[in-house]
Formats: sequence, structure tokens, C-alpha cells
Amino acid sequence: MQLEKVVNFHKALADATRIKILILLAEGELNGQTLAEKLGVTPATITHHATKLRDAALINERREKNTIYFTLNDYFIKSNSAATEALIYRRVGASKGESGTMNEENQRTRDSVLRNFFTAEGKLKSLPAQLKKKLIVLEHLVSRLEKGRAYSEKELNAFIKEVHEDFATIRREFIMHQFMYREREVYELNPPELWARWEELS
Amino acid sequence: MQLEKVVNFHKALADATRIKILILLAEGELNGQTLAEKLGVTPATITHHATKLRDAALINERREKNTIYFTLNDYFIKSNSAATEALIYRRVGASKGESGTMNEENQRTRDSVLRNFFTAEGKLKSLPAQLKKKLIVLEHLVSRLEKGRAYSEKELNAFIKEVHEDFATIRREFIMHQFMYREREVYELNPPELWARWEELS
DNA sequence: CTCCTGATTTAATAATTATCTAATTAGATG
DNA sequence: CATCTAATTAGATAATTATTAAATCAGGAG
Repeated sequence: MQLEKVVNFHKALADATRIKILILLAEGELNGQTLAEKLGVTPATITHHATKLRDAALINERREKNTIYFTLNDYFIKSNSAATEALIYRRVGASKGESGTMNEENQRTRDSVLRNFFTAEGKLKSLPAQLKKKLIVLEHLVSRLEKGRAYSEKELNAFIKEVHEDFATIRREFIMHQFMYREREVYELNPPELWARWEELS
Repeated sequence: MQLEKVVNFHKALADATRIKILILLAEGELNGQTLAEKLGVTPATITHHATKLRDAALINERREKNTIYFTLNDYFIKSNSAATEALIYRRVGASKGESGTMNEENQRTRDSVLRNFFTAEGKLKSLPAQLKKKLIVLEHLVSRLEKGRAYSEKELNAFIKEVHEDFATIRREFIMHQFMYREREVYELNPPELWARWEELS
């Protein structure tokens, strides 16, 4: 029954210790004891989590003498959970200086979308229907918000109303595309890694 | 902290009742009582799960008199979990007859990949390095396996060895791309909805 | 205001599960 | 065989959580 498999897949990723294990493994293979030390838990706990990660096909293992080295099964993660992937690979990508750059063509697309959908006064004419363009517009809007600051719904509405009257739709789009998150009526920016990345859309 | 958010997202999808709710909502909006009846649980249980789904931004709601109608927030699901999406939309897609068709261009790509990577005798020359082509090859191989039948590792190896000597790699690829799953040393085919879909790769 | 309906809250129970310690297994090496 | 190291298992505990029944809340309709 696939329902059970999907549930188990998400169960495997629904624990902070297991996600931390995956983050560590993203930098290279590690054995159980080392993982236990780095995470401040006992080897028995690692065994417990490794069983679940293995059952969900998220890791592979390799035996060398009596040491077992774990490695990520990254294909699986990449094809199944964009946000999780972003979280796991954040440090690796950052240290290699891969992210943050944008090629020329994307830059041109971006400029032209912004020119077409915003007036000279900086008002948003309309929200693009095409997903790729919409994401460009949303990212542009959100880039003017302060990182780490919590906005009340009223404040956020006011911010949006400066550029467009339909604040409700745009506020919802911020949430849907994970530019922001809401917690007890307070909105806050998500880190860029969690944003829908229009660069990679066809 | 984003770790917590990713964990909570997966927690929201890590329960069978909640996935069933999403499956029902994929066919259209429903109110709490109706959901309770269809799932054989009490309204209180629905409230409980709705809270979690709402916190994870997976559903939206609309109030009409004292009835609350829930709807899917499908953008969020689509961008976050391919397998979950496939499961949720399976019935809807199937009833509308959307899936199972392939456009002409994809058909041509497929034919040419199969011609290039298989000999006239049906042996696999090599596994393509490019993901899209690799998926075509894997899907072709897997299409000769029996649905619903459990294969032992030995049987599966033998099957693969008929077309290629490196059975271990190919067996692993079957698992990684979710063409098959393994349970207690037994392999079985996954339904096509769970397969990585090469049609949609750039 | 009273009744009705649907949703929520509360409190209790049962099941799951993350973690630990202690004991055991597995493999390698002297 | 004795020993060492890494991993696993077993058993126990604590925390989380899915579920329910019962009480309460919210919005209409008469």
C-alpha cells in the first residue's frame, strides 16, 4: 500500500536528530560512533535512527572491518523534498560558494519582468499568471522586507498595499511559495534557501 | 530555525489520517463533519489534524455560516514532495484520464535513447550518465517485470544480468529512483505514479 | 431568547517513539 | 583463544501524539 510508504518516508524526515544526521552525511561519509559524538547521543541512538533512514532508502552503508560508514542517498532526497534538500545542502553549497550567483540570461529575464510588471513609481501593475514570472515579482517584493524581523498581519498588509491593493492575495502567495512563514499571526521571512527557485524552472 | 520548520513540515505529512484528508480534499472542498464521516473518525479528530495541516500551510479554509470548508494548498505540496503529490492526485488524475499519455516529442526521445543504449539483441550497452536518459532506460527495463510480484534479490540479479553484467548498480538505481522498493530482502515494483518522471525534466 | 448544527476545547487513554544503560554480537587482530 | 572496537539488541523511561467522549462555543433560524 503506497499510503503507508509515503507516511513512512515523511516519518523518517520528521525528526530533528535524523535531519541532523543527513546534514552531516551531506559533507561526506561517517561511521556510527563519529555521528554519535558529533550529535551528543549514544551509538545506540544512532543505530535506532539509521534503521529508520535505511528503511526509507535515505542512506546507504558500507562496511569496512567492523566499522560501518553511512552515506547519503541523495537522489532520493532531491526528488522528494525541495525544502529538505535545501536545508541539508545549505552548508555544503555555501562553503563551495555555489549559490548566490545568477547567470546573465536569468538576470535579463528578471529585469524585463520587473520592468513589465512594475510602474515607474514602483507600483505592481498585476501579479503575473506565469509561475516563473510570479516568483520573480514575489522575490523582488520580499527583498524589501527586513530579515529576522516579525511582521504583524497589519504591518504586512500595509507594506503590500504600498505597491498593490490586493494585499490578501499577495500575502497568501508569500506563504504558499515559502518566502515567509506565519506563526501565531506573525509573519517572518524564510531564508532564501527555502524560496521557490525560479532559476530552475523550465 | 529552519531545521524545526522542515521537521514540522514532514511531521504534518507523517500521519495516515492526514494524508487521507489531503487525498479527499484533492477532489474538492469538504467540511469537517463530512471528512469525519468519510474517514470514520470523530469531528474532534478532524479538528486536531486540521490544526496541524493548517500550521504546515497545507490547507486553506473558508467559512460559510457555521460550516468550515477545507481546501488543499496544492502549490505547497507540489513544490515539496513528489511522491506525496503523486499519491494525493492519483485518483483525480486517473478519473480525468490525464496520465498515461505521452506526447510525440517525448516518444521520439524515448525511441532514440533505447536505440542508442541497447544492442539489437536487447543487451544494455551502458547506463546513461544523463539523468533523463537513465530514467528512460530504467523504466524500459522495469517494464518487463511483473507487477505485484515479489522478487528475491537473487531473482532480480538474474533478471538484470540477462541484459547487463553490473546488476548491483542497476538494482540500486531501481531503488533510488523508486521504480522498486525493498522490504525484508524482497523487491517489488512500485506503481508508476511513484516513478521519477522523465517527461518533466528540463 | 431558545434551539439547532457544526466546530472546538478539555481531559483522559492508548500507542508510538526517542533516548538511555547494560548486555550482547560481529569482525579483526594479537 | 583472549582482547579490542564498533554496532546492535533488550529493557526501561519519558515524551509525544492520535483518538475519543463530553462539555463548550459560535453562528444562524425560528
